[in-house]
Amino acid sequence: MQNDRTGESLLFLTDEQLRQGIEAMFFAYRGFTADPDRILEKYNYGRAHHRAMHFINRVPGTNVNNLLKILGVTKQSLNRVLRTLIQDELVTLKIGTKDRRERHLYLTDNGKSLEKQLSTAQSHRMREAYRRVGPDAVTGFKQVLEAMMDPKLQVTYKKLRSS
Amino acid sequence: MQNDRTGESLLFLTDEQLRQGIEAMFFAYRGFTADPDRILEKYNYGRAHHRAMHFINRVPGTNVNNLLKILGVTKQSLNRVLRTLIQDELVTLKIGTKDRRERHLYLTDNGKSLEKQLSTAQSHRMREAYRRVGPDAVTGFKQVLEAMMDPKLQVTYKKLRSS
DNA sequence: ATTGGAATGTCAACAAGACTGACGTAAAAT
DNA sequence: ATTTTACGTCAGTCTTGTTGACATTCCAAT
Repeated sequence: MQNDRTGESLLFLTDEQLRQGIEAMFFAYRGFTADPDRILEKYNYGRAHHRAMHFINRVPGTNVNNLLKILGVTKQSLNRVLRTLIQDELVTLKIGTKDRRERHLYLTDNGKSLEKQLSTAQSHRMREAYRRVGPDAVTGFKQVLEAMMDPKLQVTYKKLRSS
Repeated sequence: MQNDRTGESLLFLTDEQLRQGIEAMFFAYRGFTADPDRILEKYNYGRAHHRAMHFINRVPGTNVNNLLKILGVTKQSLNRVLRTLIQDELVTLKIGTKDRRERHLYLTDNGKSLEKQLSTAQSHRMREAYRRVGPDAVTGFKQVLEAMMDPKLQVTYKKLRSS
């Protein structure tokens, strides 16, 4: 084996390295969702509710189509979730003034409160992880994740950052 | 705001930083599973089948209990998946010689072939991501993921590394 | 040798959350 | 006036998870 950059690069991209990354993603995602899941269970909600609330909080007044693009599910699937959230008064609809076909979505005070609970729990674990590994590792973490996204989602992700 | 280490540390752990990490995980996981999902669809399998095959390949001869711990599902849920994989001759059982209650699991040649297809597709995306961001970012990526795991899963993850 | 418990399998029932397909309504755009 | 868009909804299906109950096998301890 050569001891130049090519050699290092090949060594760096071994199957073992890749497989470790795959398994790390799998196990970490379990941890990532574990804390919110426990809270959601108490309210008889699921991850789908959490995701919807997260992005309605993130983009207040978003319409349904935009939310569908972010979440990557069908309107029927989202609609089921939204219906319960609206019934339970965690989310409100406002009919668009400019385009009256559009429904703009907002969290109610109750919705904001639950969303805060969920994001606090999820952030807490991430904060601890960040704290343990330091800023440079966090930068790398985000770079790899961003590079793994589908191009369209990468655009969506960046738009959220700058909004 | 103070301009000392405490200040930097606080700035580093802003809600914005944490939320970006959360959203990056969400979007990246979609990319992470997208390619294998497309392949699985052709064979009428799902992610559960992929995960089972991945770890049977990773730990050949594992018994069911061990696999359950790794996957974090109920035996009934795993059993349904294993049954179809065994019927389709992608996985074989061997009854333990030392403890004849235990079923040791192995991929057949067909199983190995499909697993290879799936892991190749999944690795390809990760390889591209790694290549784009470089070795240091990859180190940070794994560090953060490992720090986010539940302690028990972290142990499991490390055991897999050294086996 | 019998008994308790562990490992495994299996049946039934259920729920969340994804999907497709079809249809309806309202409103904007052409 | 017609077409397209945005949204909702009904119906049915699939995967993957859950609980609970029960049977079998078999090791290990009394």
